Amino acid sequence: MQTHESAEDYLERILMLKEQGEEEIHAVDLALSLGFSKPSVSIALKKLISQNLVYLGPKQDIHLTDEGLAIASKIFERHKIISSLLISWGVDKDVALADACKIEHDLSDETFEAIKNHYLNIK
Amino acid sequence: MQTHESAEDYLERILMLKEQGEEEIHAVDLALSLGFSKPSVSIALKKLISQNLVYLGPKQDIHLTDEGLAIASKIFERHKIISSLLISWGVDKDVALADACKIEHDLSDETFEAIKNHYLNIK
DNA sequence: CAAAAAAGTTAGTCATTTCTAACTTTATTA
DNA sequence: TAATAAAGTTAGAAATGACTAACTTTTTTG
Repeated sequence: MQTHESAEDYLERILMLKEQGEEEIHAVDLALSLGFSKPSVSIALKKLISQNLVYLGPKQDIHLTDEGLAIASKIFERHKIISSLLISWGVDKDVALADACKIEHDLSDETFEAIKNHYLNIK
Repeated sequence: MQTHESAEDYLERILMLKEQGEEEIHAVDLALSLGFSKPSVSIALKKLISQNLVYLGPKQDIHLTDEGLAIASKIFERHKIISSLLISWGVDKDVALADACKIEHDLSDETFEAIKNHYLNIK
């Protein structure tokens, strides 16, 4: 399945919140964290659920399916490596994080692997 | 003025065709080169003209204004440097060019300058 | 010059992704 | 438990940027 940039952002953010130790993630948490309105999140979640990337628990708590987690992990890894590389080149942390957020969706696997190898070598 | 990704692609492509030695660039050349339909190009050009980024000569030949050229040059420079860096890391040329096309629009000036400095250092 | 080909435009459509306003449902708490 | 607050949904709109079908205009060419 082909996911769009927006879907990847939602999935990645769910994973980020989970790794930050949030017990239960609700739509309103995503809205706050992403800076989107509640209706936008509500509609996006409905789509993610229909695509089998996300499911809701008994308290409307948001969870990633295996497939959703695979996508979220891939994008989050890109996020971390790209931002780290930029920071190592002297880019301001906030700028690096913002730029990583944008380009992490666009890279081919081949290019990301090259970036990752380069980063692991210099590290 | 804030240009969108799509506008930057059109402007960059006009400059590319010009640098490839095209005598006169017409809407149909852009459509072919970008893989878009004629109506899409027609509408996009109308918008670029209204934004003073492009103007038409007496034969409907497309030209960049100073402002359009400034944007096109900036994006084209990013294109060339990003793709060169990726190629130097072993990414396939076609893949590198395609990925550069996507991320060249998204980077902050600060991040691009860091990438450029890195590339010029290793070169 | 007239027919045919090429170039360009108009009109209407679609997908994506966001928004606000107003509503319903669920949870908290006094 | 009843009132209030929080969470979530529905409905309708907007911007961006692509498309096809059908049309007009311009250019080429026999």
